[in-house]
Amino acid sequence: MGRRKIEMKMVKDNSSRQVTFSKRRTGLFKKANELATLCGAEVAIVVFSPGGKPFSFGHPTVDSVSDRFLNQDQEVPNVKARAGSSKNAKVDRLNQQLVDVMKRLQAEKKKAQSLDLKAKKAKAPQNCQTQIGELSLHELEKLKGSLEELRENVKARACEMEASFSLLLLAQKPIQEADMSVTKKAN
Amino acid sequence: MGRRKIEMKMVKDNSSRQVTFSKRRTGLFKKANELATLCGAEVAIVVFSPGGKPFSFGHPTVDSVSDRFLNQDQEVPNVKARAGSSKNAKVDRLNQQLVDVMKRLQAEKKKAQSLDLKAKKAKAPQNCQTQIGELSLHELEKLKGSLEELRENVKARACEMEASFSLLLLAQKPIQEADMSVTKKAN
DNA sequence: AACTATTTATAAGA
DNA sequence: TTCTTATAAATAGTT
Repeated sequence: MGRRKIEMKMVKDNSSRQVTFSKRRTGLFKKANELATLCGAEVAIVVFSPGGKPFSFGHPTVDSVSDRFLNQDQEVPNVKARAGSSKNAKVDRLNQQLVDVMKRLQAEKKKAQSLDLKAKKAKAPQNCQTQIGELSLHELEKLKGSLEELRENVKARACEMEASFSLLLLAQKPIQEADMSVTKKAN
Repeated sequence: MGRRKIEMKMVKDNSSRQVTFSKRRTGLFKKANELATLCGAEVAIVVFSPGGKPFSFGHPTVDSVSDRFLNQDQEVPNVKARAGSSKNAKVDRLNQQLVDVMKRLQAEKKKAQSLDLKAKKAKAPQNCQTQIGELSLHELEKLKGSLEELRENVKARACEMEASFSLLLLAQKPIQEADMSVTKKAN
């Protein structure tokens, strides 16, 4: 679209390929923004340049859109488990598995929380005598940041999974309802 | 772009908003495809229409691109832990936490595996009473499928997290090396 | 779904 | 990289 029509093949010259990428990435993101604005649509784009650098566009946010996308097939399965005191072994088994996993997830969540507490209390471990003297303060800070990020990640995923399972359990209310104090979340 | 210039505001009329969405989504995906083809870039797009329906474009695949994107900030933190013999309490603490979480994740993984085993062993075909609790066979299959999907999801996420932690531990080899038989994975 | 008058995007060049 | 400009492409309004 310009001075000449170009073939839809990989641009050979490395330099002009980079130029083309920049221009077209800008154009793509602009179009995406217009689509979101005009239509009230949610849009997420992730692009890696030929050089491997990541670029992204999101409306409202890459994360929110991709979460919505990733979770869509985990949404309530349209299985209507009617009441009745059926003794279906299969269902019982499946249901028991669900409850088990649910409990494990909740336990996982609590552990994550207590990890946080421990960190704040600054309890010193005894067993591993590390040999790291040469870490600069700056490097330490970075390491700490990484750990915290990872810990948050674990917690966040536990939450996500918990939400999914909550929905699933909800869909089967008649089968299992007791003894799980699960806080329902808006999706 | 067309008969008239339009304001960059949400299109009010519901019907024409849907039309605009369709046209522009097509255009956006075409542009994305051209970007990928011309520049050898990786592109992933997810869009939700105003009506909430999901559409996606990916080159090579939405999943591959989003995985690459999501994992990028979990890559090896550039902390070079050099040998030394100081006892740094902070590092000890952080390191211990890492080991703890690592162990928990491995335990989680084993549990997931044993869950799988149980499921396979438990294929006991009890008398298939056609009206078991009013759940149709079809509905049962769906429920089973959902459960398996969710279980896979849990395992996959455990794997992901484990990989991240492996990398982090690797980056700190001098800190901790003993007693964790962690299989390294290609990323 | 097709048609076009226009507006936009952009390839090439500076 | 940023700008300019000739031309290709996308698309708003229409049928």
